[in-house]
Amino acid sequence: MANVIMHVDLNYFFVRCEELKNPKLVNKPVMIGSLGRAGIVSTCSYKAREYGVRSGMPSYKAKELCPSIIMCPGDFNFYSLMSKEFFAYCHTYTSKVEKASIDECYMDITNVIKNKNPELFLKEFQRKLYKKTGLMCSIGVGPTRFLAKMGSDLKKPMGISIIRKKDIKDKIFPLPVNDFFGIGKKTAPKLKSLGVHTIEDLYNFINKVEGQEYFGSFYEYIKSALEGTSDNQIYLEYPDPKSISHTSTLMNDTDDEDEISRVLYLMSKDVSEDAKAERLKGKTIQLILKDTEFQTHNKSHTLDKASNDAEVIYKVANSLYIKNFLNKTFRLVGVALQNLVPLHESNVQLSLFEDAPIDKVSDVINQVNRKFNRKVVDKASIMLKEKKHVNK
DNA sequence: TCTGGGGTCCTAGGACCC
DNA sequence: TCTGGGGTCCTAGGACCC
Repeated sequence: MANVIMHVDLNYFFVRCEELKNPKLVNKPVMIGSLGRAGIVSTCSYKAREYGVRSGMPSYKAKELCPSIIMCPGDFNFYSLMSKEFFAYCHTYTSKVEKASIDECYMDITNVIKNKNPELFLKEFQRKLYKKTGLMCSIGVGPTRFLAKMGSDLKKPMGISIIRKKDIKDKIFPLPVNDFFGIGKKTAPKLKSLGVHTIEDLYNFINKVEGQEYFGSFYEYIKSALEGTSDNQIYLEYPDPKSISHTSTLMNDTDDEDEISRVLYLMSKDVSEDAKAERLKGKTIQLILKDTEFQTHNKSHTLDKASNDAEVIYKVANSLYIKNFLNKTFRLVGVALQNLVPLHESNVQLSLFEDAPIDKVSDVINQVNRKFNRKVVDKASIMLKEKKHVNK
């Protein structure tokens, strides 16, 4: 028997959490996001959507469209708690639950749904979730992950869509091509200029040589997705991260070397802390910059051996900056650690190469920083800057 | 309209080794 | 001295998703 995959998507999750904290917000235009220079709408309520507010939109634009909109800065500790309740609830049905993000998951309900009326079961799933947690969700069910995911997007809020193989033509083919998971705002216009407007057009396109050449390795995925034969597995193991990064949009665009170096130091510290918390080290350090035209520029350097030390990360990132981008103006700077290896693997190397002292020094700095928070980091970066000037 | 911050995956060229 | 082909790693950039 074919697998039955279910995709559960929590409706306007962050705002719903705010409503649960403060019921007065229900039915009001509410958004999560800040009003800073680079503030954007993270999520918004359905009332706000009536005014044209959308996620990803600059906050000031949301304010223009809906002057009475209520802005919440975001309470991620609370969201994370609610998310845990959601996943705990899903686990009362089956252990085959795959967390896809903070507010969505895939479940294999093949055995759960046996001998049951699917519609009634799914309604019950929604009703009980609402009763227990106050959260609302849309559900998609199908023989593959793709069809389940497409289904949960069809009706919101509290939608239920079952998409069997035979429903693909009726329910998926009429959708605009940009609704296909993996085709975004760059590819969609290109496809439209080739006469590909709907998912049906997409399917016809990839069945021509021209379409296969256009998509390269993505072709196989599109074909299997639209024929209902793509991936139908649930992945229980949470994969190790492939990279750890922190970026920050500056208060103002700047070409000031000291300012950029200072932020690079802070970002390096954040990356280092995250890597240590995950017990990972990385071999490749990447400098991330975004210029005033919104072009991103990356430079990376691979070390002989992995590190998660803030000073090492900072020194590499900063020297990449000095070497390549001095006197250029940027709006965002950041650092990423890539090529990650577990700590225990890099420990083997450590005994071979013996650079323990630098790790010990940074551990001490870390402990101090954890106690005294960011102010100390700022102090450390100032000290570092002074040292740099002396060295010049 | 004018665009955050965290990620993943893919491509493609060049270096280097065998 | 000029030369193949395969494999792997490094690097830069782009597209996409939540």
